[in-house]
Amino acid sequence: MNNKDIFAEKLRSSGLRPTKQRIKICKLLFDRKDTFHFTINDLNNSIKSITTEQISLATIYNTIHAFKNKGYLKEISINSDKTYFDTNVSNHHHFFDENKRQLIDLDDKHVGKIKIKKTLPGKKIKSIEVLVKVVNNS
Amino acid sequence: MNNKDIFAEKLRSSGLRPTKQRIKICKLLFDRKDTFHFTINDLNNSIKSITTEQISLATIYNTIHAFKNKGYLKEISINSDKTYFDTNVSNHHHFFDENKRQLIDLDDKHVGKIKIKKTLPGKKIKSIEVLVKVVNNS
DNA sequence: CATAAATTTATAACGATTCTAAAGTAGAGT
DNA sequence: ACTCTACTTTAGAATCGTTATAAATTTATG
Ligand SMILES: [Mn+2]
Ligand SMILES: [Mn+2]
Ligand SMILES: [Zn+2]
Ligand SMILES: [Zn+2]
Repeated sequence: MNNKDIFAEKLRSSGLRPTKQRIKICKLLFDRKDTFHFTINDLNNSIKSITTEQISLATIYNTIHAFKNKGYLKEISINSDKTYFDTNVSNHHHFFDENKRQLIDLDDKHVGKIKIKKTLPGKKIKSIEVLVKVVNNS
Repeated sequence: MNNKDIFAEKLRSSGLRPTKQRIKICKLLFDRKDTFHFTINDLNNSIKSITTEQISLATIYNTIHAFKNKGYLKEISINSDKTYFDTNVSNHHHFFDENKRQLIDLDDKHVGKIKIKKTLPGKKIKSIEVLVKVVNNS
């Protein structure tokens, strides 16, 4: 079974029809060794650079939101002009390089155990994210 | 010396002319016991509710950016449609209530000491922020 | 093939933020 | 107090990432 069929199967089993647009985006996002961070604009540029048959921007947004809702992508909380997504959906943290405007993974094991010693009545914790902003040394 | 003069003096000593718009915003932001979080829209509404002589939206943006650059306000890193500001400029962390879309302070002492065990060559740490997303219990 | 539901698409709309350029104001010097 | 200049305010336009719309196309199913 080739990649196309694997992705098609995965999409189908998630209740998403395996269109050629979605499979192309799957290949770009998930058919690689390492996870990575991207913006919609990054992705749009990647698509344009590898193919002649382009995908409409609306479809890119639709697809990324669908993948995020299915848990295949994570949206990173960073106050920026653009939204960042992450193909690494495990619990982990980030450096944000303010010069390159780029996210870098910070594994759970690189961050001391975080214990929140305060509770909010009627609320439960959904996630705990650490963002370490870095800038050039000089 | 009344509040107006105190704020005027503070503005002047920061290299900002104490205009009536800036002093009005100072009173709203800093003339209170507790620090708080707000968006530009929140602030605009507050201004409209306490006074008849309104301040143009452009001036509100200008002023908030000036105050932030002078270190009187902090911008909170949260991926939202709007930018959140904080009159608490000390090192601290946040809960973000996803139902109310509201920030709540999380004191340094309520978060276990954070030790980042990874370094990036040529980069230095500018800030470490913990964001704890919470939702309603039910 | 027939049909219904899902998807894609181009384009419009939206909304937060920034830009522009003209009018107004504050502080320094005279 | 008058002048000058730099700073500030302002309304409105522009920008730009994102979302909504509605028509055309594609997919899944019988
Ligand atoms: Mn920002
Ligand atoms: Mn968002
Ligand atoms: Zn990551
Ligand atoms: Zn705070």
